[in-house]
Amino acid sequence: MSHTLGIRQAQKQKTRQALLDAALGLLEEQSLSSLGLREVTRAVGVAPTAFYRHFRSTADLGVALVEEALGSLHPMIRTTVSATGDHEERITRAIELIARHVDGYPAHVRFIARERHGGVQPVREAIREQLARFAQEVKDELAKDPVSEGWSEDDLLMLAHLYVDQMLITASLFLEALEGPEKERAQRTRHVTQVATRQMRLIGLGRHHWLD
Amino acid sequence: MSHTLGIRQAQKQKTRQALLDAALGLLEEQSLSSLGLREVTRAVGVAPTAFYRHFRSTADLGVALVEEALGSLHPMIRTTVSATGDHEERITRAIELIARHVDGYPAHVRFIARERHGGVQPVREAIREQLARFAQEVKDELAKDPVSEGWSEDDLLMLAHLYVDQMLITASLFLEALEGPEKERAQRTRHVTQVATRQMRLIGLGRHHWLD
DNA sequence: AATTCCAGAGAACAGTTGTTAACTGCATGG
DNA sequence: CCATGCAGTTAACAACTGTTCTCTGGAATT
Repeated sequence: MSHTLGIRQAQKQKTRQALLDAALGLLEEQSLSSLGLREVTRAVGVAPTAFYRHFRSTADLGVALVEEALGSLHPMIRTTVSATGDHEERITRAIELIARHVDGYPAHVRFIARERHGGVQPVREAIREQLARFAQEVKDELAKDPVSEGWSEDDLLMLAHLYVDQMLITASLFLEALEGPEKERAQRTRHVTQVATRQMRLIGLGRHHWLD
Repeated sequence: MSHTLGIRQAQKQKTRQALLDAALGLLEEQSLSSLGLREVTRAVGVAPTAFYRHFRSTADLGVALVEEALGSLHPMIRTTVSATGDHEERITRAIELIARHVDGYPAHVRFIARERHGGVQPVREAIREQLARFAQEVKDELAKDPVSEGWSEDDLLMLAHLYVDQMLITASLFLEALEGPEKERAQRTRHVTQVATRQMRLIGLGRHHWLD
């Protein structure tokens, strides 16, 4: 499928990735709408004009970052939500997955949380689309569960959205714990895990009694 | 309590409010971290240096905006969550309140949603504090409900946070409906109302079966 | 081997930014 | 009534921004 691309293309991809990485780093302390193109190129060590070879604008770069942050997450979501094991186990597994992801890609998580309602319309739109895809996929997995028998499509989707939003909130709380002083980190992480678990448990309860 | 303040102080408050209003307007299309002080003063029609008479920086102004947007909301929250009437009624009432508030103060709602995870630390902190107060207040009201008998303090607070986050999500969805093309507005608003109602209903179900 | 292509460099542009200093005029308090 | 205080003005600063045009060196194509 993928043929080795020439030296030329390879180098281009490398600079492009360097721009994305530098931008992601700079975005830890500001929003995309205040990110300057010169700022990014300076951090990479290339001329400002080189930016245009890869992106039309910083908004365009932001859209690419959305793809990088969320694009590869779909299979992970599917397998996690897919019904294997006890109910309680599934909740534990999902929350641990979130914690692990935040730990591994904190800058990506922050970027999504920040720009979901941020000041750059195309980026908001890109995030909205990805999250809608997530919700659709969660819905598909929920539908396979015997518990969902008798549920309308609409109700499955509303539950899926509830789950997706809950995941994002939890991720953002883990991030806050991660960024706080190291002394409190372990305790705060444990606290977030505990609260999120119980919230999921409560939603699960509501789910089981939905058709009463 | 409040004595009429002199012409001097009155005029100062007036420009201060003008700065806040102008900033809120400008923040509809960008994030606080990219808001320039000159931009704000220009919009008001006052010299850039006048800004310093009121705020140390735009971040400082942001904190003031948080107070303006959320400070006066506490009594409203309390009376809405307070247990009067049927369960279903309460949900309808709460969601209608949110819809009405978004309709009346869209810019404030957008500002909070945007800056909650935005790029300006003091503002994030200010929002976090206000939302924690909301959660505490919701918890206090929940505790009064007979349904909460036998609940631990921790569980009440985790449910309160779930409600608060849910309110914010719903508010932000109403806002999106409001900003979309006018043709779809009514339908999207109805759809948001319906989904949010059912999500609240599901959470309420989980709440009732929590102690099983 | 000769030619084309193109990622990145370099220089220059008009316009913007936050912050400083010294000022002016008017409401205020003695 | 006169002296003080202070909200807002004016002017100037160095630093920064996005965008344009021109150029260069080496990979890609023929």
